[in-house]
Amino acid sequence: MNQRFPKTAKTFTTNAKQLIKMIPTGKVCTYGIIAAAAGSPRAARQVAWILHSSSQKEDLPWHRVINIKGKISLKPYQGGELQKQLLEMEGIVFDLNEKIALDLYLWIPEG
DNA sequence: CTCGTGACTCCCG
DNA sequence: TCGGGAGCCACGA
Repeated sequence: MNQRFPKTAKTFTTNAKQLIKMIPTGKVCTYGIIAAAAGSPRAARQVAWILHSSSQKEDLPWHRVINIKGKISLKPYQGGELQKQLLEMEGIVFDLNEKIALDLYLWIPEG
């Protein structure tokens, strides 16, 4: 028990889940933003981990979470292709390089 | 508590 | 933007 913050552990996970659920249709968010908004700017990797754990049991829009570069980090055979299709169904357009224009689709919590 | 893991991000070049 | 390397942090066992 060496938490620097009085609000770690479940708080981070809970916040992350809430933030992800708050992402509107047709928008996307990055791991870093979710992590920062959840309370740990450096815990971007955990956001992905949470998605892994929670998306299987909860109805989180995990496909709306991508990396800071606007691309899907998941490998196609791992579900990246599914994610791309889900996003396209919501109206998100991919670049020729399968990249998303964050300028248009990036959504930031709290606003 | 300790250890391994990971859908990240930053820092060069 | 791309790549390789290093750092970070939370969760599960």
